[in-house]
Amino acid sequence: MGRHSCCHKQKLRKGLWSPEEDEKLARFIMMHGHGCWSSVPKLAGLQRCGKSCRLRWINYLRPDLKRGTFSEEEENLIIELHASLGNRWSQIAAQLPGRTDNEIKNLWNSSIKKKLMQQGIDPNTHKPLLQAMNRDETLRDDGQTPTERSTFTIDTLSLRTNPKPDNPPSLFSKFGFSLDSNPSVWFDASNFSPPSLKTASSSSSTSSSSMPSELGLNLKPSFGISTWGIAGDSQAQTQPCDAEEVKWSDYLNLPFLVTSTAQERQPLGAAENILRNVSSDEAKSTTMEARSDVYCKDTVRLATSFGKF
DNA sequence: AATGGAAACAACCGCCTTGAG
DNA sequence: TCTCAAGGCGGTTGTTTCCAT
Repeated sequence: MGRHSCCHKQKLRKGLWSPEEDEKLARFIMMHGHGCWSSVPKLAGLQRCGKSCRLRWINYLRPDLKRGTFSEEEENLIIELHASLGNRWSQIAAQLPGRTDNEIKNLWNSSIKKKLMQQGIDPNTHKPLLQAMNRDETLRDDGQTPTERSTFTIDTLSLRTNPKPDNPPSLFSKFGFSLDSNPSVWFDASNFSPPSLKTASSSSSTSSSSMPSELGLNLKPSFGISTWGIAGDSQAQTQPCDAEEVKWSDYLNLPFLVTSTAQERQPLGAAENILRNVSSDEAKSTTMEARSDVYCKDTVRLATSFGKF
């Protein structure tokens, strides 16, 4: 396919996104949802291809992104999931609310991989390097998939020696919003409690799925940015937002938390549980369907909700 | 203060899958 | 059944930031 068809038609911008472009895209999706991505740039007034817009939204602008450094629990979960799933980053990301496949992939390639190597563990097979090398010799042509590879458990891993509770403010707030309702749910990685794992580090942690069943997510537009006015709704935008605390869950029916609620339905006591689901085509498609559906519905709901501010 | 390498992050490329016509 | 557009994903590259010297 090469370059996307939409990119052939006209000169389109490439490279880093400017704040103005971010604002245009975020505003458009908040108001209208993305619908057909290929039509988004045109409707939003962007000189980008739809695919680029999609990526920018998913990896950077989406309001449910956690951002900030990964916790030790998250890293260990990634390692365990990678042992089961291989480089299926999207499936791994599905188990880490607020994290994107790109983010996880980058973390893996830039950090975790090296840490594992330093500990003498082959990042591909999750086995001790020597053993993995020998195994490579014997299994070179056996066609095993990553999911078939490893039963190695990372009992002794504790990769992060000094995790920094470093969670920068969301891009969402960058454009005049602050999501200050329940930070433990929304953005505060320090309160993120991934499912319990069979790892040394997590065995002592109080890991439980801490996602509350009710999420009082308040979206407060601070509107320092006047350009957020659209569709002649500037009056609504300038309304003081403290007067009425808006609960996202009321508007959105727990929109961004499908991943987390799915997690609750399917407690991740062990990565095998995930693998069991993922290995089933039916469950796989269900997961994917749910995920894609989430974002689509979420943006539509956000758009709907946005008018209330 | 300058600089070079490493690490982290953002975005693009190209392939695959899917669904509509 | 075939074709094509669009979405999704993983690999890779380019850019920026950090840090040691």
